[in-house]
Amino acid sequence: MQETGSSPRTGAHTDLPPFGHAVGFLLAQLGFSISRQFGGLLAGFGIEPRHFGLLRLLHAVEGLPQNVVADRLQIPQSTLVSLIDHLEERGLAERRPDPHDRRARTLHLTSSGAALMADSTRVATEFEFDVICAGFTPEERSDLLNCLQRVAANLGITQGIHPGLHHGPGPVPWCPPEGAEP
Amino acid sequence: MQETGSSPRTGAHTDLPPFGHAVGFLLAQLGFSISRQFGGLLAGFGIEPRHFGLLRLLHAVEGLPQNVVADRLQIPQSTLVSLIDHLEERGLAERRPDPHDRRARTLHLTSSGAALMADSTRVATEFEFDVICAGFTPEERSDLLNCLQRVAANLGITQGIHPGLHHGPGPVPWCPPEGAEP
DNA sequence: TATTGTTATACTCTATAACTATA
DNA sequence: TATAGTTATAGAGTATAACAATA
Repeated sequence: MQETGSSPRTGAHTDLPPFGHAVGFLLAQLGFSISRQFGGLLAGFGIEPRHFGLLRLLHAVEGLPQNVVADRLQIPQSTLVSLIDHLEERGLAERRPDPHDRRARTLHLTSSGAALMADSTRVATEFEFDVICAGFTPEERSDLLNCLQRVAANLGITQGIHPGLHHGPGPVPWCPPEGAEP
Repeated sequence: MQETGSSPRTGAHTDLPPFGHAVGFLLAQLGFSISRQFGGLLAGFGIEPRHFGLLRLLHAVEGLPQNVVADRLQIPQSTLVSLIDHLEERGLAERRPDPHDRRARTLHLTSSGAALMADSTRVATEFEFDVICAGFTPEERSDLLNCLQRVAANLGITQGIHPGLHHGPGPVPWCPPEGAEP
């Protein structure tokens, strides 16, 4: 199975740049993988991560008008509309008229929505401890958490703001798979 | 600052679920932020992360036909075509006829492409050490790297495979920004 | 008949801008 | 006049399927 002449060099996995050993590269890789896998878990609940983000906000603070919610999620109002439509169709959230402003509509979790939040939060917690941090002692996990928070500070991440996540089938890779074949 | 009646509860930032303290959440957040910022760095070179991934593969192993490259990147061949077109227009890569198979075309880095890889790799390394890992001792960084590799193993990430990355303007958030306002 | 690379096409998601109803 | 929510529209990006050349 050896080629001659102008055949491609083999052994790509050996001479790729040091990215595989870089914190930044690993973080990008892990972040995307986690988002994807978490999305897979949410699929069992009939929602996607973006809906989860909205539900989570509604769970935390109910009764906000849509424009405020859109502001907090840092998405355009028009995008929010379709998210709410989705949740409302599934009976997880609902719009109510704002008693103070007849233009506005406030957002609320239904009891189904609250139940879903409880269930999905449990699943997420299991994912955290049983998968992501499997084999970590509490101290190790705590140390890791600390390091990640330092990195977050280095990157200028305020608190819990982060932009987005995988939705569709899957975009183009950053880096060629190295471990695919011998 | 207390409301009555049907007004929204305030203090969202205090009663959001424990995700802000979760490794998984932080990793997702960091991964996305890093991808974005790295994308910003690449913009200075006139390419996007997906092109970087392709260039990186070509840099590692030159002369592969397109179908093999598409396989390695785990993208459809049709998607690869537009990526190559982009690189070829910029003189960073080129297609050559495959001497063994007249259907196939092999992919190669140009000297400009090689130069760009050298430059962008340097920038990426600076990003790694001066930003992401700023304030870390070599030991701390090494420990972090170890932890992240353990997490990667937990998630079933073989070696360097990871699916994708942010392209466009920006998708919908996972989680409502918590630190936005008091 | 199968395969390589390309093109054509449909689909998804996002964002901007028009539109309505209130304020 | 400005604002809340909605709808319409356009744009970017991906994936599937048809296609031409070659194996």
